[in-house]
Amino acid sequence: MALDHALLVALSEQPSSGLDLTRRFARSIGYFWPASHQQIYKVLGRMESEGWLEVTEVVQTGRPDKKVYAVTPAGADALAAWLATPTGVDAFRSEIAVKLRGASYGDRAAVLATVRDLLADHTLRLDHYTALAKRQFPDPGALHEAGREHELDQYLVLRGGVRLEEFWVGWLTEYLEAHDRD
Amino acid sequence: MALDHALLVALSEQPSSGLDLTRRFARSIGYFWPASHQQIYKVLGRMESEGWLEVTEVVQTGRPDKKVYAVTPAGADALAAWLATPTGVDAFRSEIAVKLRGASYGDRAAVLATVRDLLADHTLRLDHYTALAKRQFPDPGALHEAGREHELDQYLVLRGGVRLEEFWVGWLTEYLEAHDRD
DNA sequence: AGATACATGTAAATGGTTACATGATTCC
DNA sequence: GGAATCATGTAACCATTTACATGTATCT
Repeated sequence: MALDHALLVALSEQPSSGLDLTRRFARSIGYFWPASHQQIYKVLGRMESEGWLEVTEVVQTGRPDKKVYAVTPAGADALAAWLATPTGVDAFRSEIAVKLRGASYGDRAAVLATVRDLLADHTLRLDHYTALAKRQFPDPGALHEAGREHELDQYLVLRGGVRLEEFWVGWLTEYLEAHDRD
Repeated sequence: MALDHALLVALSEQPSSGLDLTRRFARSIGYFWPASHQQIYKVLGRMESEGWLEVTEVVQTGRPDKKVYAVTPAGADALAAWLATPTGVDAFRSEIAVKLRGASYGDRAAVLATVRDLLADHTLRLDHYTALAKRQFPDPGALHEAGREHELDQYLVLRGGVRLEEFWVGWLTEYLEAHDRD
């Protein structure tokens, strides 16, 4: 897949310009598929030339004009086809895991300091996502009503974000407790 | 970083040929930094020409000869320098997360089937890593003795693997329960 | 005039995946 | 002779990162 289908999902929710998309993406799907604006513009261009997107030049007053991208029927077909193909287990690449494993071959205090910083980061993120979930979805049980499937999906992906941060906070805490005891 | 430093950690533990390394890596550090044999051979060649590794041709009887790679002092320095540099939060890329978020734009039943397959996979992995931890580290408390830091690190990274699989099993289960109720 | 936000890109380099390739040796 | 395991790669492609580039409009 790569970025293409992630952008199709975002643009299916809401047609956008490159910059709008970059921003919205960073706060939603981009949490599970990070992308820079450079990369997003490139993929938008490619998808347009493939006929998956159509562009509308929007003239603005008080700011530069922009191009708004929307998913075409061909783009919707491509997205649906991709959603129907099975996916294997996601690869997971973690630089800090390699450092934890290799700490004996360098300055352990430096690795511990990095872990402390990361734990602070992830704790902040966890708080942030927990608050966001409570604000955006105060009554998750109600999302099971007919017609609210897409909201339910958004909620469940946010739950994944919360769970992922819980994983990090839990693991890094366990690491620090084990090593600070020495 | 990339693969380079992950291989330096693995070769610091034990000098190896490309094939040995590929296999050992897949069952340890490669869990947090996957790599194919093609990629590993390429990086080994690069690191050798940079002076981070030295090669010994080992003549074998009954099987083809092999090249055994070991970390040089320059390689050890490079590893130590990398361990001392701070690392930001690891990027996380998940194809299934994008599919969960986009399920409304395709065949939801197909996405649910994929999730069920993944849940089975991750459940197996969780069992596997839990059993491995129990077998390799029957008494984790004893790893706090002096001189066992590297074993403690290995244990704690394995704990990360267990926790990551728990994350997946927990999240995918929550997803299925939320959607199967409909 | 300078800082900031909006808006869209290009180019080069790095890293990783996929497909293909080759040869030795052992076991059946 | 054919399959399996050991052993080491090359080449082409694709995706991502990093550095650089340009111009508009608003606000102070």
